Amino acid sequence: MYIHQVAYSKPSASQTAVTGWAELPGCQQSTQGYAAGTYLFYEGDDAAFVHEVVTGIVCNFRTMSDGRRQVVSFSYPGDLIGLVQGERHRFSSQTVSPARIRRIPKGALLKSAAARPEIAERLLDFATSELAILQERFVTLNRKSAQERIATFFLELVERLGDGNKGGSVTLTLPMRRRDMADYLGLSVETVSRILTVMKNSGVIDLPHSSVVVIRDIFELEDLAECEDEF
Amino acid sequence: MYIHQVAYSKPSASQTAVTGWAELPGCQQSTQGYAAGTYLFYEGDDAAFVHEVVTGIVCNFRTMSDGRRQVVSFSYPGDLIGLVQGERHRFSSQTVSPARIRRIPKGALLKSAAARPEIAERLLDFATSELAILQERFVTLNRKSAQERIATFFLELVERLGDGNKGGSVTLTLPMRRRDMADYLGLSVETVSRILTVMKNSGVIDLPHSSVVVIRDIFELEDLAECEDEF
DNA sequence: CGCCCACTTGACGATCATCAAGAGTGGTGG
DNA sequence: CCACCACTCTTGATGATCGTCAAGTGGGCG
Repeated sequence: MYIHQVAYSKPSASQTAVTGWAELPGCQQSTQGYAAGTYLFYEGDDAAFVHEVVTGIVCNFRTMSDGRRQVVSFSYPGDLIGLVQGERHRFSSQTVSPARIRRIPKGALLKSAAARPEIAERLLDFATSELAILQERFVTLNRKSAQERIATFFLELVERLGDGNKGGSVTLTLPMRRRDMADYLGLSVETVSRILTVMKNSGVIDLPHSSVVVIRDIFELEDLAECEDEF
Repeated sequence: MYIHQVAYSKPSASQTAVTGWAELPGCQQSTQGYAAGTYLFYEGDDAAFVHEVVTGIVCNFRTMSDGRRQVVSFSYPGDLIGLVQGERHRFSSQTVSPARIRRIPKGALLKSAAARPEIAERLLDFATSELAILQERFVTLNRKSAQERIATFFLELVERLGDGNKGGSVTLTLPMRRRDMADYLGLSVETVSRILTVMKNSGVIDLPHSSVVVIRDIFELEDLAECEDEF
């Protein structure tokens, strides 16, 4: 029930203007640093603040009663987390790397939106973009094979973390652990590991380190991801 | 990339006030009737109108290049479809039953929002609720077994179509075909059919007709759906 | 240096998709 | 009114994918 930007490329392209909520009245101008693994809030917590990621990566997830966990999204610098409609957060939010976070009082944000149409429009744009991203992700993950999911995920990461080097090989430093990836993609940790080995053996990627992925041929990766090319 | 209400109970409870966009300037006061199977728009179409479902059920889906189809949501009376951020629809929308639809010019809707904060707030509320519903659905479908998905889906339908009869047995008339259900739940048609037979044989439901489901014990169905009870 | 934790690899089984055929349903026309 | 046809739904058999359990391997940090 919160709003945040997820790792996905095309629909989020129009959101580069989303950063800069800091000038809003009542907003902390300073940011706060967190160690990796810190919870920003738990499912059920009072949703008094919207969080803006300044640096680092945040993992937003829901844990089921039987222990199954679903990562709904990762949030990257510039993303907002926790703009929920109700009183309480419906998901937990935890940093996966050291992060700097700006906390924006939700009440002040909504008051600004009521007073200034351009703020309201910006929030609505953000929400509809979020929706598009989630819908896209839905299509992606509900029908794709394990390999297609992982290929899609790497393309997302390239969009969000990439150094702009689009041709030839791209080096990705994975900020999250296998468990987070697996829970994001709806797979088991073992399957993620296995698929990575398969992709390495087939020459699509290289794994000089468990947290470093070298994409040898990004076009081949796009083929593996399927149906990402139709935009 | 459009906004609509999906079949889900808890987060959408606060949205009963969503109907009544008809009084907006520029909005057609009249509705238009469509036969079952009519496309409201196709993926890639210009998103000039937001559609409000007055009666009937609408299926919103995306088709992949290789034919795999993912139903993102079903829209029920009172739901909005197609409030997208960009210029074009990202999904196709098709009636699954005879329907009456009100078409609202998107430009007029956004202009109203800019002029009247309460309209903007309503739209934002709608969008964030939509987000919550999709996130919830995400958690639900990415980790659940076939039977859990179908049980969850029936509970959604009871919420949206139910006659308020919550105790004992409930009779559902399924407005969509097996293929739509399967594509919504990420299953094959055959699996849906098989699971229905299993649930019938175990006494949870009865199937007097292929499109009529009698839920014998809704609490047992809730047990089958899992992890819906934690709210 | 050694422990701990994440990651990898292997073996096996369960779930579900696919292919194929048969049964039920609705609609149309003779 | 019945018969035919097209379509949906059901059921069966088989296999592939992926999860689970279990045992290793390797890197990071004290």
